Amino acid sequence: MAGRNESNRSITNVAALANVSIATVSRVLSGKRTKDDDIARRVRAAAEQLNYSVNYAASALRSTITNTIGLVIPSATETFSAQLLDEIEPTIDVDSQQLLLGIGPNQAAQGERIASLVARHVDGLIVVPAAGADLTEILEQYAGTLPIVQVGGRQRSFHTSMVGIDEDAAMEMTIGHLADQGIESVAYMAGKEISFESAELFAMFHTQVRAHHLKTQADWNRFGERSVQRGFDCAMRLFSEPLVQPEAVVCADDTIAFGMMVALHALGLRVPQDVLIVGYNDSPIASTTMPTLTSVRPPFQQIVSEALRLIALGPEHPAHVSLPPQLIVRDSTVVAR
Amino acid sequence: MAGRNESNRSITNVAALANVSIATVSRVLSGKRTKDDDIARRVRAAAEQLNYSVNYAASALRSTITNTIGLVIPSATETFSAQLLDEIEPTIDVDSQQLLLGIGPNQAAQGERIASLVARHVDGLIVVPAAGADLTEILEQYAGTLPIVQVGGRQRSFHTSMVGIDEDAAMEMTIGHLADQGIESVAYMAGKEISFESAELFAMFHTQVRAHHLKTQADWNRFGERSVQRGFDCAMRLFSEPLVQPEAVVCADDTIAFGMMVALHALGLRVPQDVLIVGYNDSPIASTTMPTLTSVRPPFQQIVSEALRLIALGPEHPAHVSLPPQLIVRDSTVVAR
DNA sequence: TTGTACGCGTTATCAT
DNA sequence: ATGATAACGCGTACAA
Repeated sequence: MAGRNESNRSITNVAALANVSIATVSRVLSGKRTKDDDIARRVRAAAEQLNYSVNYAASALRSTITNTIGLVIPSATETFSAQLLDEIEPTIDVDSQQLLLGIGPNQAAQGERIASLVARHVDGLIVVPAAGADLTEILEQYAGTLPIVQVGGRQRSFHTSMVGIDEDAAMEMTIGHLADQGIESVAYMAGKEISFESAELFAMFHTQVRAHHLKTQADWNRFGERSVQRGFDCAMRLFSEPLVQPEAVVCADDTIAFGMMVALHALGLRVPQDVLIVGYNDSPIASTTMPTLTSVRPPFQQIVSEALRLIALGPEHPAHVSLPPQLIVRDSTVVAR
Repeated sequence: MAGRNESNRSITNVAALANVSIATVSRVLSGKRTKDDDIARRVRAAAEQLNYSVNYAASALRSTITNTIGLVIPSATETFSAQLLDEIEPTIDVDSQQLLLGIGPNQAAQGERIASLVARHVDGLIVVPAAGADLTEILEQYAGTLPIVQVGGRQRSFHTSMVGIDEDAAMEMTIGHLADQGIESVAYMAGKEISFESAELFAMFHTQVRAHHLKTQADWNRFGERSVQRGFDCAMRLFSEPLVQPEAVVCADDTIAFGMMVALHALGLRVPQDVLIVGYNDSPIASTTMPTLTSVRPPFQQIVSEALRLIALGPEHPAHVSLPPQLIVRDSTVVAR
């Protein structure tokens, strides 16, 4: 009671209490000592008794391992990043690592965050690029120093790792599922034209439509932004006049799909009896629309475990991984027979 | 080229290049030296030339200031936490501080995250308690060691700071706005009954209803969960039979409001012509519903700056702050005249 | 005001 | 396998 109240908290005290050297304590607690003999138990008991936990600053200073993972996302209100966050944090934490978060809505801001995190000597860096951001140059700058994993996006560097979604598989599942429902024509609401990703997906859509002997029309399928308003407007354009109309619509985002459903409802068309709708991202709204929305769910869990595996591998062995998503079938594509 | 490639990165090299001692470099770069003479400029130039940045581990080890803020939230997919994240990260970053994120969906998980962050010696801790979690005991354990700010929630400890929303003001603005629109009766869809918060809000609702000479009925107002389904069900119950119906409904969450709007649309009732709807949280869906939803917006910016201010004050002076929210008026409560 | 020298708590190295 | 000791990079008390 007379002494300081925090002086317990050093490895020296644990060593003294366990009657071993500080080196042994360090080795036991960091798992660099295989045996589980009396000494090991004594050390662990002493550590627990003193409520000791390593000083990460000191540890990092000596070993250059900080037990931190850096994550850079464009925004937490974007559902993909939010779901990734919820998946990644508990996974990291069991390893007694910690998550250092950077948020940057555009290329410049993301570059700053990346630089900050690198300066912090994070053990690995996971980056979800903002829409339209090209981080290749920035990332390559650090690629030799620490393992970097880019999640999604398009730019590919052979010096950084990349974990993406197998969009080919996604499109195949989606169109295949619609064909199974007996529809014969389908439209596609693509993302923004400037993005190379959108163009690639657009091509995949047509490939799959042909493969399943479905019909589509050039004037049905447009590029545009991922918003409710856009979906609403497109549905109004497509379905308000008595032209030839698609029996199903695939959307590049759940928000677009949601907007379409609102418009269809207003027009007196029923989902899925009159039109089938598929979304993308399996955001929280997908299960709350009425009817509930069939959507492509990114494989968050696999993305996270792959990213962490690649980081554990170190910066010397960058790899590019494509993971198949899951099609969550809900009411918007299932017609009762 | 023959030497190591990272040996630039120490204060010693900067000192050598600027022809001063490491102590001077330290003082200049940490701002503990007021003058801006030739020496200061030489040091800064040298630091920039070598692309030097302090080693936070070494700095933390020496000074016990880690330049990190810990944040614990229940989930990133919850809109309140997500919006808080988007607001807090850029604010922290300008101070060259970093955000250490912990996610815990319940009391036990949050306790673990808090302990981890404290072990990391974060300079301050901001906690958004999970629904129903009582973190008082856990937080008080560390309250003497570091500044802690609880955001929202109910438990109050005089050893930790607290930043909350002035719900009284929120309810006053909401009911006042509805009264201004000329309505005479209003219903309230409260949160879960077990939460003391919900009960308090329920009471405030009645106080404000009386203050504005409006009518309400006991069987209109129910406690329940914050979900789309709940809103849908309640609207069906309230409006499908030809009973006396409220002219406006105040909801404890945007999701409830959204569910109600879907149900009202299905019943052929128009918002706002037949029923006025107000939500809470100003989540992203509020601006995408049709019509757009009037909603109470938590003062994220003030919450963040208050929390950081209280952290800067240190653990000795805990304070409890209540901040007035903003009523974002949209189409769901504005009747054209 | 500036420089010297020590110590923060840990891990790595080198004997034993 | 274990113990003694150096070294990691920085901030600051102290001397100049």
